[in-house]
Amino acid sequence: MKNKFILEMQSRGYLNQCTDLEKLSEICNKKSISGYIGFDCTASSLHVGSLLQIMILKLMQKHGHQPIVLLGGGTTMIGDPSGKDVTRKILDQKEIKKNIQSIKKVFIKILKTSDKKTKPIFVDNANWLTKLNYIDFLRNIGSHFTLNKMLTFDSVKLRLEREQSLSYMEFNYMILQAYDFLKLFEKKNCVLQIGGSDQWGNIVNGVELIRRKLQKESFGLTTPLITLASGAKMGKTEKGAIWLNENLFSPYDYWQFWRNTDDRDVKRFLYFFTEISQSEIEHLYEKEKNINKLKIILASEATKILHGEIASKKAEQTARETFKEKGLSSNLPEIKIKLNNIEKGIKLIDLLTDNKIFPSKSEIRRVMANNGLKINDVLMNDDKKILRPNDFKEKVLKVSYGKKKHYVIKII
RNA sequence: GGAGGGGUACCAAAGCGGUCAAAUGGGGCGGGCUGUAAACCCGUUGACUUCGGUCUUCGAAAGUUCGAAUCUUUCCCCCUCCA
Repeated sequence: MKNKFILEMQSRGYLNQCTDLEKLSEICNKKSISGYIGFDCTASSLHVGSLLQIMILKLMQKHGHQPIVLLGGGTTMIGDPSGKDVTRKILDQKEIKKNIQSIKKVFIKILKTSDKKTKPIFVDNANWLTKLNYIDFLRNIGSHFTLNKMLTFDSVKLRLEREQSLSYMEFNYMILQAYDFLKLFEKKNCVLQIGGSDQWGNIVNGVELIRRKLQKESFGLTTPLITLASGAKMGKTEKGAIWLNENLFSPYDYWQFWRNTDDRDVKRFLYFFTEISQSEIEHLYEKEKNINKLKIILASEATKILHGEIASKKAEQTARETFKEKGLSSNLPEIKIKLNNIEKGIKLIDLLTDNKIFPSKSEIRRVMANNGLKINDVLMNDDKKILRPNDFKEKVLKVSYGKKKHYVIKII
Protein backbone atom coordinates (compact mmCIF):
# COMPACT_ATOMS: atom_id res chain seq x y z
CA MET A 1 0.00 0.00 0.00
CA LYS A 2 1.51 3.21 -1.11
CA ASN A 3 1.80 6.03 1.31
CA LYS A 4 -0.73 8.85 1.02
CA PHE A 5 1.87 11.55 1.03
CA ILE A 6 3.74 9.89 -1.82
CA LEU A 7 0.53 9.25 -3.70
CA GLU A 8 -0.57 12.83 -3.47
CA MET A 9 2.82 14.05 -4.63
CA GLN A 10 2.52 11.79 -7.62
CA SER A 11 -1.00 12.72 -8.51
CA ARG A 12 -0.26 16.40 -8.23
CA GLY A 13 2.74 16.02 -10.47
CA TYR A 14 5.30 17.07 -7.90
CA LEU A 15 7.53 14.11 -8.55
CA ASN A 16 10.29 13.95 -11.06
CA GLN A 17 12.79 11.49 -9.69
CA CYS A 18 13.29 9.70 -6.42
CA THR A 19 16.20 7.64 -5.23
CA ASP A 20 13.92 4.88 -3.94
CA LEU A 21 10.24 5.67 -3.98
CA GLU A 22 9.06 2.26 -2.72
CA LYS A 23 11.26 2.33 0.31
CA LEU A 24 10.45 5.94 1.09
CA SER A 25 6.78 5.13 0.88
CA GLU A 26 7.22 2.25 3.30
CA ILE A 27 8.98 4.45 5.78
CA CYS A 28 6.40 7.18 5.50
CA ASN A 29 3.74 4.62 6.25
CA LYS A 30 5.47 3.67 9.46
CA LYS A 31 6.42 7.01 10.90
CA SER A 32 6.69 10.73 10.50
CA ILE A 33 9.81 11.83 8.77
CA SER A 34 11.51 15.12 8.28
CA GLY A 35 12.72 16.34 4.94
CA TYR A 36 14.56 19.41 3.87
CA ILE A 37 15.01 21.74 0.98
CA GLY A 38 17.91 24.11 0.70
CA PHE A 39 17.37 27.56 -0.67
CA ASP A 40 19.83 29.94 -2.15
CA CYS A 41 19.90 33.34 -0.53
CA THR A 42 21.27 35.37 -3.39
CA ALA A 43 18.27 37.68 -3.38
CA SER A 44 16.07 39.10 -0.67
CA SER A 45 13.19 36.99 -1.91
CA LEU A 46 12.54 33.71 -3.63
CA HIS A 47 10.37 33.74 -6.72
CA VAL A 48 7.66 31.44 -8.04
CA GLY A 49 10.34 29.21 -9.52
CA SER A 50 10.82 27.81 -6.02
CA LEU A 51 7.17 27.53 -5.25
CA LEU A 52 6.69 23.94 -6.32
CA GLN A 53 9.27 22.75 -3.84
CA ILE A 54 7.66 24.84 -1.15
CA MET A 55 4.34 23.24 -1.94
CA ILE A 56 5.92 19.89 -1.15
CA LEU A 57 6.93 21.15 2.26
CA LYS A 58 3.35 22.17 2.79
CA LEU A 59 2.16 18.79 1.64
CA MET A 60 4.53 17.14 4.09
CA GLN A 61 2.86 19.03 6.88
CA LYS A 62 -0.55 17.96 5.71
CA HIS A 63 0.53 14.35 6.01
CA GLY A 64 2.15 14.77 9.38
CA HIS A 65 5.76 15.12 8.36
CA GLN A 66 8.12 17.85 9.40
CA PRO A 67 9.63 20.27 6.93
CA ILE A 68 13.11 21.65 7.39
CA VAL A 69 13.97 24.82 5.57
CA LEU A 70 17.65 25.25 5.02
CA LEU A 71 18.53 28.81 4.21
CA GLY A 72 21.94 28.47 2.73
CA GLY A 73 23.90 31.21 4.36
CA GLY A 74 27.05 29.18 3.82
CA THR A 75 26.48 27.80 0.37
CA THR A 76 25.30 31.13 -0.95
CA MET A 77 28.79 32.40 -0.29
CA ILE A 78 29.98 29.87 -2.87
CA GLY A 79 27.19 29.91 -5.43
CA ASP A 80 25.60 26.85 -6.96
CA PRO A 81 26.77 26.36 -10.53
CA SER A 82 23.80 24.08 -11.32
CA GLY A 83 21.81 25.36 -14.22
CA LYS A 84 23.83 28.50 -14.52
CA ASP A 85 25.97 29.62 -17.37
CA VAL A 86 27.90 32.20 -15.52
CA THR A 87 29.40 32.53 -12.10
CA ARG A 88 27.19 34.51 -9.87
CA LYS A 89 28.05 37.68 -8.16
CA ILE A 90 29.46 36.84 -4.80
CA LEU A 91 27.57 38.39 -1.96
CA ASP A 92 29.04 39.44 1.32
CA GLN A 93 27.95 37.93 4.55
CA LYS A 94 25.95 40.91 5.71
CA GLU A 95 23.84 40.87 2.60
CA ILE A 96 23.25 37.15 2.86
CA LYS A 97 22.11 37.50 6.46
CA LYS A 98 19.64 40.14 5.42
CA ASN A 99 18.37 37.96 2.60
CA ILE A 100 17.86 35.05 4.95
CA GLN A 101 15.73 37.13 7.27
CA SER A 102 13.64 38.33 4.38
CA ILE A 103 13.16 34.93 2.76
CA LYS A 104 12.28 33.40 6.09
CA LYS A 105 9.20 35.59 6.35
CA VAL A 106 7.63 33.86 3.39
CA PHE A 107 8.13 30.41 4.87
CA ILE A 108 6.72 31.50 8.17
CA LYS A 109 3.56 32.55 6.37
CA ILE A 110 3.22 29.59 4.05
CA LEU A 111 4.15 26.89 6.53
CA LYS A 112 2.24 28.31 9.47
CA THR A 113 0.65 25.60 11.53
CA SER A 114 -0.66 25.05 15.02
CA ASP A 115 0.58 21.48 14.99
CA LYS A 116 3.81 21.30 16.94
CA LYS A 117 5.00 18.15 15.23
CA THR A 118 4.95 19.65 11.77
CA LYS A 119 6.20 23.09 12.65
CA PRO A 120 8.91 24.08 10.20
CA ILE A 121 12.50 24.03 11.39
CA PHE A 122 14.84 26.67 10.04
CA VAL A 123 18.52 26.00 9.72
CA ASP A 124 21.40 27.95 8.24
CA ASN A 125 24.34 25.98 6.92
CA ALA A 126 26.67 28.88 7.65
CA ASN A 127 26.57 27.52 11.20
CA TRP A 128 28.63 24.53 10.24
CA LEU A 129 30.16 25.34 6.89
CA THR A 130 32.00 28.43 8.01
CA LYS A 131 33.64 26.50 10.83
CA LEU A 132 35.10 23.79 8.66
CA ASN A 133 38.77 23.09 8.75
CA TYR A 134 40.04 22.68 5.23
CA ILE A 135 42.41 19.76 5.78
CA ASP A 136 40.00 17.88 8.03
CA PHE A 137 37.22 18.40 5.58
CA LEU A 138 39.26 17.13 2.67
CA ARG A 139 40.22 14.03 4.63
CA ASN A 140 36.82 13.24 6.08
CA ILE A 141 34.53 14.27 3.28
CA GLY A 142 36.58 15.08 0.21
CA SER A 143 38.07 11.61 0.15
CA HIS A 144 34.63 10.19 -0.61
CA PHE A 145 34.33 12.08 -3.84
CA THR A 146 36.14 11.18 -6.99
CA LEU A 147 36.96 13.74 -9.57
CA ASN A 148 36.05 11.20 -12.23
CA LYS A 149 32.49 11.22 -11.02
CA MET A 150 32.22 14.89 -10.22
CA LEU A 151 33.16 15.74 -13.77
CA THR A 152 30.21 13.76 -15.07
CA PHE A 153 27.61 15.83 -13.22
CA ASP A 154 25.56 18.09 -15.42
CA SER A 155 26.30 21.16 -13.36
CA VAL A 156 29.97 20.67 -14.16
CA LYS A 157 29.77 18.99 -17.54
CA LEU A 158 27.54 21.58 -19.13
CA ARG A 159 29.73 24.41 -18.01
CA LEU A 160 32.78 22.77 -19.46
CA GLU A 161 31.01 21.85 -22.68
CA ARG A 162 29.75 25.37 -23.13
CA GLU A 163 33.24 26.59 -22.59
CA GLN A 164 32.13 28.67 -19.65
CA SER A 165 34.60 28.81 -16.88
CA LEU A 166 33.86 27.07 -13.65
CA SER A 167 35.90 28.13 -10.68
CA TYR A 168 37.31 25.69 -8.20
CA MET A 169 35.18 27.39 -5.58
CA GLU A 170 31.96 26.59 -7.40
CA PHE A 171 33.18 23.14 -8.21
CA ASN A 172 33.11 22.45 -4.48
CA TYR A 173 29.50 23.42 -4.13
CA MET A 174 28.17 19.92 -4.60
CA ILE A 175 30.38 18.58 -1.86
CA LEU A 176 29.17 21.21 0.54
CA GLN A 177 25.58 20.43 -0.28
CA ALA A 178 26.20 16.74 0.28
CA TYR A 179 27.78 17.63 3.58
CA ASP A 180 24.70 19.65 4.54
CA PHE A 181 22.55 16.60 4.08
CA LEU A 182 24.90 14.53 6.19
CA LYS A 183 24.80 17.15 8.94
CA LEU A 184 21.03 17.35 8.92
CA PHE A 185 20.77 13.60 8.92
CA GLU A 186 22.93 13.47 12.02
CA LYS A 187 21.56 16.48 13.84
CA LYS A 188 17.89 16.46 12.90
CA ASN A 189 17.35 12.92 11.77
CA CYS A 190 16.44 14.27 8.38
CA VAL A 191 16.13 11.44 5.88
CA LEU A 192 14.89 13.24 2.82
CA GLN A 193 16.19 16.00 0.64
CA ILE A 194 13.96 17.64 -1.93
CA GLY A 195 14.99 19.93 -4.72
CA GLY A 196 14.41 21.05 -8.26
CA SER A 197 15.37 18.70 -11.04
CA ASP A 198 18.67 20.51 -11.52
CA GLN A 199 19.56 19.50 -7.97
CA TRP A 200 19.47 15.77 -8.63
CA GLY A 201 23.22 15.37 -8.81
CA ASN A 202 23.80 17.36 -5.66
CA ILE A 203 21.13 15.44 -3.81
CA VAL A 204 22.38 12.03 -4.86
CA ASN A 205 25.82 12.99 -3.65
CA GLY A 206 24.34 13.63 -0.22
CA VAL A 207 22.55 10.30 -0.17
CA GLU A 208 25.76 8.54 -1.10
CA LEU A 209 27.82 10.42 1.42
CA ILE A 210 25.42 9.40 4.18
CA ARG A 211 25.64 5.80 3.09
CA ARG A 212 29.43 5.87 3.03
CA LYS A 213 29.95 7.73 6.28
CA LEU A 214 27.14 6.28 8.35
CA GLN A 215 25.99 3.20 6.45
CA LYS A 216 22.48 4.61 6.69
CA GLU A 217 19.85 5.05 4.06
CA SER A 218 18.47 8.41 3.09
CA PHE A 219 16.36 9.63 0.22
CA GLY A 220 16.33 12.29 -2.40
CA LEU A 221 13.61 13.44 -4.65
CA THR A 222 13.27 16.15 -7.22
CA THR A 223 10.42 18.15 -8.66
CA PRO A 224 10.00 18.53 -12.39
CA LEU A 225 11.17 21.65 -14.10
CA ILE A 226 8.02 23.52 -14.96
CA THR A 227 8.03 24.94 -18.40
CA LEU A 228 5.18 27.17 -19.37
CA ALA A 229 3.09 26.49 -22.42
CA SER A 230 4.94 29.36 -24.02
CA GLY A 231 8.18 27.48 -23.52
CA ALA A 232 9.59 29.85 -20.96
CA LYS A 233 10.80 28.83 -17.54
CA MET A 234 8.53 29.50 -14.65
CA GLY A 235 9.30 32.57 -12.63
CA LYS A 236 11.83 34.01 -14.96
CA THR A 237 9.87 36.40 -17.06
CA GLU A 238 11.63 39.17 -18.87
CA LYS A 239 9.56 41.75 -17.10
CA GLY A 240 11.16 40.67 -13.90
CA ALA A 241 10.80 37.90 -11.41
CA ILE A 242 7.56 36.99 -9.71
CA TRP A 243 8.78 37.51 -6.18
CA LEU A 244 7.18 35.88 -3.21
CA ASN A 245 7.97 38.64 -0.74
CA GLU A 246 5.19 41.11 -0.42
CA ASN A 247 7.41 44.19 -0.45
CA LEU A 248 8.76 43.26 -3.87
CA PHE A 249 5.58 41.97 -5.42
CA SER A 250 2.22 42.97 -4.05
CA PRO A 251 -0.59 40.49 -3.38
CA TYR A 252 -2.58 42.19 -6.11
CA ASP A 253 0.23 41.73 -8.66
CA TYR A 254 0.64 38.18 -7.49
CA TRP A 255 -3.03 37.52 -8.00
CA GLN A 256 -2.80 39.08 -11.46
CA PHE A 257 0.15 36.88 -12.30
CA TRP A 258 -1.94 33.78 -11.76
CA ARG A 259 -5.00 35.30 -13.39
CA ASN A 260 -2.95 35.77 -16.55
CA THR A 261 -1.92 32.14 -16.76
CA ASP A 262 -1.88 30.63 -20.21
CA ASP A 263 -5.04 28.57 -20.86
CA ARG A 264 -2.98 25.47 -21.40
CA ASP A 265 -1.29 25.77 -18.02
CA VAL A 266 -4.34 26.31 -15.85
CA LYS A 267 -5.15 22.73 -14.98
CA ARG A 268 -1.58 21.79 -14.17
CA PHE A 269 -1.25 24.86 -12.03
CA LEU A 270 -4.38 24.07 -10.06
CA TYR A 271 -2.70 20.80 -9.15
CA PHE A 272 0.65 22.39 -8.51
CA PHE A 273 -0.13 25.58 -6.71
CA THR A 274 -3.42 25.17 -4.91
CA GLU A 275 -4.60 22.84 -2.19
CA ILE A 276 -7.77 21.92 -4.00
CA SER A 277 -8.15 18.17 -4.01
CA GLN A 278 -7.72 16.12 -7.11
CA SER A 279 -11.36 15.11 -7.31
CA GLU A 280 -12.47 18.65 -6.85
CA ILE A 281 -10.23 19.90 -9.62
CA GLU A 282 -11.59 17.28 -11.97
CA HIS A 283 -15.08 18.19 -10.91
CA LEU A 284 -14.41 21.87 -11.55
CA TYR A 285 -13.13 21.06 -14.98
CA GLU A 286 -16.21 19.13 -15.90
CA LYS A 287 -18.62 21.63 -14.52
CA GLU A 288 -16.98 24.93 -15.42
CA LYS A 289 -16.47 25.47 -19.10
CA ASN A 290 -15.39 29.05 -18.76
CA ILE A 291 -11.64 28.91 -18.42
CA ASN A 292 -11.54 32.42 -17.03
CA LYS A 293 -13.54 31.35 -14.00
CA LEU A 294 -10.96 28.66 -13.38
CA LYS A 295 -8.19 31.19 -13.66
CA ILE A 296 -9.86 33.25 -10.98
CA ILE A 297 -10.04 30.22 -8.74
CA LEU A 298 -6.38 29.52 -9.43
CA ALA A 299 -5.39 33.09 -8.67
CA SER A 300 -7.37 33.30 -5.48
CA GLU A 301 -6.27 29.94 -4.13
CA ALA A 302 -2.62 30.50 -4.94
CA THR A 303 -2.69 33.98 -3.45
CA LYS A 304 -4.40 32.64 -0.35
CA ILE A 305 -1.52 30.26 0.30
CA LEU A 306 1.08 33.00 0.15
CA HIS A 307 -0.71 36.11 1.37
CA GLY A 308 -3.68 34.75 3.26
CA GLU A 309 -7.38 34.71 2.69
CA ILE A 310 -8.04 38.39 3.30
CA ALA A 311 -5.40 39.65 0.89
CA SER A 312 -6.54 37.17 -1.70
CA LYS A 313 -10.17 38.24 -1.48
CA LYS A 314 -9.15 41.84 -1.69
CA ALA A 315 -7.09 41.22 -4.80
CA GLU A 316 -9.96 39.38 -6.40
CA GLN A 317 -12.31 42.21 -5.60
CA THR A 318 -9.92 44.81 -6.95
CA ALA A 319 -9.61 42.87 -10.17
CA ARG A 320 -13.35 42.59 -10.52
CA GLU A 321 -13.92 46.29 -9.94
CA THR A 322 -11.16 47.28 -12.29
CA PHE A 323 -11.65 44.91 -15.18
CA LYS A 324 -15.23 43.79 -15.09
CA GLU A 325 -16.96 46.86 -13.80
CA LYS A 326 -14.34 49.11 -15.39
CA GLY A 327 -14.59 51.17 -12.31
CA LEU A 328 -12.17 52.52 -9.87
CA SER A 329 -11.18 50.19 -7.14
CA SER A 330 -9.91 51.67 -3.94
CA ASN A 331 -7.28 48.96 -3.72
CA LEU A 332 -5.31 49.88 -6.78
CA PRO A 333 -1.80 51.16 -6.18
CA GLU A 334 -2.27 54.68 -4.90
CA ILE A 335 -0.29 57.84 -5.28
CA LYS A 336 -1.06 60.59 -2.88
CA ILE A 337 -0.57 64.20 -3.73
CA LYS A 338 -1.06 67.37 -1.75
CA LEU A 339 -3.89 69.67 -2.70
CA ASN A 340 -1.76 72.79 -2.95
CA ASN A 341 0.58 71.04 -5.39
CA ILE A 342 -2.36 70.31 -7.62
CA GLU A 343 -3.69 73.81 -7.31
CA LYS A 344 -0.38 75.09 -8.60
CA GLY A 345 -0.65 72.58 -11.42
CA ILE A 346 1.65 69.62 -11.79
CA LYS A 347 3.06 68.14 -14.95
CA LEU A 348 1.63 64.72 -15.63
CA ILE A 349 4.88 63.24 -16.90
CA ASP A 350 6.76 64.50 -13.85
CA LEU A 351 4.22 62.98 -11.55
CA LEU A 352 4.35 59.61 -13.29
CA THR A 353 8.14 59.40 -13.36
CA ASP A 354 8.59 60.72 -9.82
CA ASN A 355 6.35 57.94 -8.59
CA LYS A 356 8.15 55.27 -10.58
CA ILE A 357 5.11 54.35 -12.62
CA PHE A 358 7.28 54.95 -15.65
CA PRO A 359 11.05 54.62 -15.73
CA SER A 360 11.59 57.72 -17.86
CA LYS A 361 9.84 60.54 -19.61
CA SER A 362 10.82 59.13 -22.97
CA GLU A 363 8.99 55.96 -22.08
CA ILE A 364 5.83 57.93 -21.32
CA ARG A 365 6.06 59.76 -24.62
CA ARG A 366 6.51 56.49 -26.41
CA VAL A 367 3.53 54.91 -24.72
CA MET A 368 1.46 58.00 -25.41
CA ALA A 369 2.41 57.82 -29.08
CA ASN A 370 1.20 54.23 -29.10
CA ASN A 371 -2.11 55.09 -27.45
CA GLY A 372 -1.20 53.31 -24.27
CA LEU A 373 -1.89 55.93 -21.65
CA LYS A 374 -5.31 56.81 -20.33
CA ILE A 375 -6.45 59.31 -17.75
CA ASN A 376 -9.85 58.48 -16.32
CA ASP A 377 -10.32 56.07 -19.21
CA VAL A 378 -9.70 58.75 -21.81
CA LEU A 379 -6.69 58.55 -24.12
CA MET A 380 -3.98 61.02 -23.21
CA ASN A 381 -1.50 62.03 -25.87
CA ASP A 382 -0.34 65.35 -24.52
CA ASP A 383 3.07 65.06 -22.92
CA LYS A 384 2.78 68.59 -21.65
CA LYS A 385 -0.45 67.97 -19.81
CA ILE A 386 -0.63 69.80 -16.53
CA LEU A 387 -2.92 68.30 -13.94
CA ARG A 388 -5.23 70.66 -12.13
CA PRO A 389 -8.00 70.11 -9.58
CA ASN A 390 -10.70 69.91 -12.24
CA ASP A 391 -9.02 66.84 -13.77
CA PHE A 392 -9.97 64.94 -10.65
CA LYS A 393 -13.31 63.44 -9.83
CA GLU A 394 -13.92 63.67 -6.14
CA LYS A 395 -10.22 64.12 -5.49
CA VAL A 396 -9.35 60.98 -7.40
CA LEU A 397 -7.92 60.31 -10.83
CA LYS A 398 -7.23 57.03 -12.56
CA VAL A 399 -4.12 56.49 -14.66
CA SER A 400 -4.04 53.46 -16.92
CA TYR A 401 -0.82 52.24 -18.48
CA GLY A 402 -1.84 49.76 -21.11
CA LYS A 403 -4.85 47.64 -20.40
CA LYS A 404 -3.68 46.00 -17.25
CA LYS A 405 -1.79 48.46 -15.15
CA HIS A 406 -3.91 50.93 -13.27
CA TYR A 407 -3.09 53.47 -10.63
CA VAL A 408 -5.06 55.90 -8.56
CA ILE A 409 -3.86 59.40 -7.89
CA LYS A 410 -5.49 60.89 -4.89
CA ILE A 411 -5.50 64.41 -3.51
CA ILE A 412 -4.90 64.57 0.20
C1' G B 1 54.47 31.76 -18.76
C1' G B 2 54.03 31.34 -24.69
C1' A B 3 50.75 31.60 -29.25
C1' G B 4 46.09 32.91 -31.19
C1' G B 5 40.87 34.67 -30.87
C1' G B 6 37.53 37.92 -28.50
C1' G B 7 34.76 41.85 -25.12
C1' U B 8 29.02 46.13 -29.17
C1' A B 9 22.35 47.98 -26.23
C1' C B 10 18.05 43.23 -22.02
C1' C B 11 20.26 38.72 -24.83
C1' A B 12 22.43 36.85 -29.37
C1' A B 13 24.93 39.03 -33.29
C1' A B 14 26.50 42.59 -37.54
C1' G B 15 29.33 46.98 -38.21
C1' C B 16 35.65 47.76 -38.63
C1' G B 17 37.26 56.07 -40.09
C1' G B 18 32.07 60.16 -41.39
C1' U B 19 25.59 58.43 -44.18
C1' C B 20 25.99 54.98 -36.33
C1' A B 21 21.88 56.08 -30.95
C1' A B 22 24.54 51.60 -34.02
C1' A B 23 21.73 46.44 -39.19
C1' U B 24 19.16 41.80 -38.04
C1' G B 25 16.85 38.12 -34.74
C1' G B 26 14.93 37.04 -29.95
C1' G B 27 12.88 39.25 -25.71
C1' G B 28 10.27 43.56 -23.57
C1' C B 29 6.63 47.45 -23.96
C1' G B 30 2.20 49.67 -26.42
C1' G B 31 -1.86 49.04 -30.00
C1' G B 32 -5.37 45.82 -33.00
C1' C B 33 -8.20 41.05 -32.80
C1' U B 34 -10.05 38.50 -28.27
C1' G B 35 -11.44 36.35 -22.99
C1' U B 36 -7.01 40.41 -18.37
C1' A B 37 -5.51 33.63 -22.77
C1' A B 38 -2.82 31.74 -27.14
C1' A B 39 -1.76 32.57 -32.21
C1' C B 40 -1.50 36.41 -35.66
C1' C B 41 -0.88 41.61 -37.44
C1' C B 42 1.03 46.77 -36.59
C1' G B 43 4.04 50.18 -33.88
C1' U B 44 8.00 50.87 -30.50
C1' U B 45 12.61 49.66 -27.78
C1' G B 46 19.47 55.25 -24.52
C1' A B 47 18.22 59.96 -21.75
C1' C B 48 16.51 65.00 -21.89
C1' U B 49 13.81 68.21 -25.09
C1' U B 50 10.92 74.71 -26.11
C1' C B 51 10.25 68.59 -31.08
C1' G B 52 14.66 72.61 -33.95
C1' G B 53 17.83 69.56 -31.54
C1' U B 54 21.07 68.56 -27.18
C1' C B 55 23.69 65.12 -24.02
C1' U B 56 25.70 60.14 -22.64
C1' U B 57 26.73 55.01 -24.80
C1' C B 58 30.11 49.88 -28.45
C1' G B 59 35.37 46.38 -21.68
C1' A B 60 38.60 50.92 -19.08
C1' A B 61 41.89 54.93 -19.73
C1' A B 62 44.95 57.86 -22.81
C1' G B 63 46.12 59.24 -27.87
C1' U B 64 45.91 60.03 -33.62
C1' U B 65 42.20 62.71 -36.57
C1' C B 66 38.22 68.14 -38.79
C1' G B 67 35.66 63.45 -37.35
C1' A B 68 36.46 56.98 -33.77
C1' A B 69 32.30 51.38 -32.06
C1' U B 70 35.86 51.42 -36.11
C1' C B 71 43.13 53.33 -36.12
C1' U B 72 47.41 53.46 -32.06
C1' U B 73 49.19 52.61 -26.89
C1' U B 74 48.53 50.86 -21.98
C1' C B 75 45.47 48.29 -18.67
C1' C B 76 41.37 44.88 -17.17
C1' C B 77 38.41 40.58 -18.32
C1' C B 78 36.93 36.06 -21.19
C1' C B 79 37.90 31.84 -24.53
C1' U B 80 41.09 28.13 -27.34
C1' C B 81 45.72 25.65 -27.96
C1' C B 82 50.68 24.82 -25.92
C1' A B 83 53.65 24.66 -21.11
